[in-house]
Amino acid sequence: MGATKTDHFTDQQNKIAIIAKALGHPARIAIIEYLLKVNACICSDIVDELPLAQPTISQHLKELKNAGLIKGSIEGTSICYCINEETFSLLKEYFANIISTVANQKCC
Amino acid sequence: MGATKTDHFTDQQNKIAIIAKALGHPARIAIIEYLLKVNACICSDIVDELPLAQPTISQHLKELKNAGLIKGSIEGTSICYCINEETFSLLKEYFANIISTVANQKCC
DNA sequence: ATCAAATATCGTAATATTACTATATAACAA
DNA sequence: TTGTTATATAGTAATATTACGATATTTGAT
Repeated sequence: MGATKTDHFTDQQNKIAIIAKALGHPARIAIIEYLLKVNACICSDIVDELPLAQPTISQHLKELKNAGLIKGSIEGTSICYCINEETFSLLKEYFANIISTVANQKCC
Repeated sequence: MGATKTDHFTDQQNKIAIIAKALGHPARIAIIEYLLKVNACICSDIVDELPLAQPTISQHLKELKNAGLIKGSIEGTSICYCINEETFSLLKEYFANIISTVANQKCC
């Protein structure tokens, strides 16, 4: 075993899980926060910013991109990465929904 | 290699990553959604609800609890698990913040 | 054409996760 | 006590992730 049984869950559940998983690493959170900080969508001087090797950063960027959390567009030799607002909105909605549901519940 | 370099990131970054990671599995999303659905905080008839063995569910519950996403209190033979609103609020705030920051940015 | 800069990909070692079976523990009921 | 129910833990196989060095690839400059 060891493989996740994705086929037993709904598409929505898998989608949220994939996005959350992509955020489930401090380096990827740091990348997101860096992209936010530099306002303009600067590419990989992220390598200078984080204590990780270039191939590792590249791998993390790929996962963020696959999950739809960032977008990247070619800009000469470099690539301009930036936040994909849509996906973050989806997350915010999802959690807002959870909270408003919980608000009406009494438990433990 | 293989171990995450947590010590290079801020406490906040690690905390968000830990919470996100806990949500990064469809079974755990399904557990959260089930807890929301049953309103009252019913314990592990989750085992009947999901296509996973009891110890696997127990393991997933433990991770959700460690991340602070759910709370569990002993109720006789069983344990009453329920959503921990606080942590979800934290997430919602975090993403709301990201969105309002991105809203002012132009990129790619 | 040649070189440098920016990224991506390959291969791989170390470690973590997922899921299971078997077994333990804890609380209540008969 | 004995059994039953609910849950947790231990051990383990299969697989995934993380990180890196080495090596492509791609584009722009000289």
